[in-house]
Amino acid sequence: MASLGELERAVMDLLWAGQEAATANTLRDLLAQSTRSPGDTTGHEGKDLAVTTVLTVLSRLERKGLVERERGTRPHRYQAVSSRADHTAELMHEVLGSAPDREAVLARFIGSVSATEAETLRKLLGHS
Amino acid sequence: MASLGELERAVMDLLWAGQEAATANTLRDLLAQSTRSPGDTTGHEGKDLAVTTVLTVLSRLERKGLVERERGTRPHRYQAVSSRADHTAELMHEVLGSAPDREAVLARFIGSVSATEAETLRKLLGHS
DNA sequence: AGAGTTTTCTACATTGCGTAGAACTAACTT
DNA sequence: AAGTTAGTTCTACGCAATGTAGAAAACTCT
Repeated sequence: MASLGELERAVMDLLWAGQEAATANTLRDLLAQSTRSPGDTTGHEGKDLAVTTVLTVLSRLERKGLVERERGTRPHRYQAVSSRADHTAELMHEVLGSAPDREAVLARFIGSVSATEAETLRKLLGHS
Repeated sequence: MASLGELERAVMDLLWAGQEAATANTLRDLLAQSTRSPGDTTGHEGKDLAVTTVLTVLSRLERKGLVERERGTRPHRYQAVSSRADHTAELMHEVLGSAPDREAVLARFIGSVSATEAETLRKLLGHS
């Protein structure tokens, strides 16, 4: 269970970007902006979604376990359950685990990693 | 563009497992077996799919670029375009690339890798 | 040409996602 | 406390992907 739709993804990106828990309305506004070109006074081009739409998406994300909400406060506040890095790493593990020959997969994976990333990995793994 | 359905996945697994290019009928039979419990003479439980179903799935996989077919021979023969390891590694890269903070992702990823795998990775990366 | 085999076309059900109105609920005002 | 307002849940629709397969077309063999 992994893939996100376009809008779901956009919402998660916002939640991951801001550290504070956000309300549906805030997110709705941010979504409107993020799609609008910089200096676009003309009006739209920015996805002006209905708040209910954002709420629906948030509910689905909650069901998927990606988002958590504070039900106490009235405008519920939503936040990502785990950081984007954590979530992405988890996904990578999921993908890796989907193959029986993990070693082979890792070999290919490393094979096509950039030099910079290889360096990062070496550091992370510590000296051999 | 990545995710596969359950059946699509099952077919790919078969293609990846066998090195020979297979025909739709062969795959149909293999699919029937793979779902049947070992020693199940009772009859079904094994997905007895219509060949057309398998063909449809194969076409879709071909459209997705995962499968290649020899059109020359009459029962067309199908095979995976790339090995499972290659494909999986590619997917991992795709996932990794979906985040702006790749370094951070790699850090988390490495953090939750098994000792054995860490060792494999060190070897693959060579000494620093 | 006819029969059998294989492939393509067409189609339908189900599910996930984008999208939002309608209805319900909690909060704010006076 | 009743009315108004803001926020949340329900219900629903359209579209695309997927599982599934019959009908029709194309190919092969004799």
